[in-house]
Amino acid sequence: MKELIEKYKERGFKLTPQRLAILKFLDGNTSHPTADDIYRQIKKDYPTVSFATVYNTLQMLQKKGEVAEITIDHQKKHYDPNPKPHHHIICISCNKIGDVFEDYSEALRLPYHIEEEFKPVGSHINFYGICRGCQKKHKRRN
Amino acid sequence: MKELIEKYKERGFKLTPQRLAILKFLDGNTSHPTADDIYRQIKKDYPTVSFATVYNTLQMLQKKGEVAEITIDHQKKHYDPNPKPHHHIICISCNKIGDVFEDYSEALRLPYHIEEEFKPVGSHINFYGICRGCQKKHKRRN
DNA sequence: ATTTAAATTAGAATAATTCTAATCTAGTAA
DNA sequence: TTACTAGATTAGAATTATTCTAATTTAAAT
Ligand SMILES: [Mn+2]
Ligand SMILES: [Mn+2]
Ligand SMILES: [Zn+2]
Ligand SMILES: [Zn+2]
Repeated sequence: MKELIEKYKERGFKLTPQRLAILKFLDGNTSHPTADDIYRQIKKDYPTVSFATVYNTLQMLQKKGEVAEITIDHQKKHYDPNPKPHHHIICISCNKIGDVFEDYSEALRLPYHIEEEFKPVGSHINFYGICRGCQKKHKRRN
Repeated sequence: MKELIEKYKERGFKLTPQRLAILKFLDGNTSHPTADDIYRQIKKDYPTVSFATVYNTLQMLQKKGEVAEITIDHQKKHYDPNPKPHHHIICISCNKIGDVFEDYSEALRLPYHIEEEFKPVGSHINFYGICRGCQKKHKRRN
């Protein structure tokens, strides 16, 4: 967090209250918020904040590698404030997202004919499942 | 293909020329078209076809498990006419999509604390890479 | 205090997808 | 063949996420 602020200043970016609020919200946040989630949170303290600011800040942070977009929902983008490579598990019922910090890279060898066509640079796994809460809900219905 | 048409009729769905054209376009298609790709193709033969028809048909086919949505592009949905479970590799430069028919499920064991929270039902891997064409382009630039 | 490049803002623009309500038609049965 | 009708198609409007724009404000350097 502090380092992030320092990095900011070093690189000649202005540290505005809105940005600071966004940084604070994201720092250590293990949820996977959408732009709208962030917007609504920041709006509590800065009622005039605009979506443009949220999107601009997210784009900057993305370029700096501090947050990552995750590709799980076609409706809206989700952002991951944890830039360390990891995977995700999504509840197919309520869309709850969990982190999976497990390195599968050794096991994910590509078939030879694919490696001829693509030079691999990384991978990301989406696990699907049903979360505790939703399992209970389903049981109750029966 | 024929089976698909039969299945259609059996289930009491009408087989319209537009739907048939969409089915034909998708049959054996190893690309991963968007609704717009399909729309433009069908429009060649049926100039009055509407987006609603394309989306409706895709939704039906999805419900029947004949096509799958793939989650790789936040801009637009891509559809996969091959419903057999498989993974994908995406060129980070031109977004070309390739199929990866390799079963990694044995290797993808989830950590215990995740299995406590989620009952797993499946997984999908996005590999990222740089395709032949894009590798060449990059070299040329240097 | 002044300056100014960068950031913020409200609101417009864009683009993918879904919805709506009127019209049409595939398939059935007289 | 003809008539019927549930379901399909259509044009265009609505919705929604994201990006763009141009005017205004501000952080931070001087
Ligand atoms: Mn995560
Ligand atoms: Mn595929
Ligand atoms: Zn759930
Ligand atoms: Zn490429």
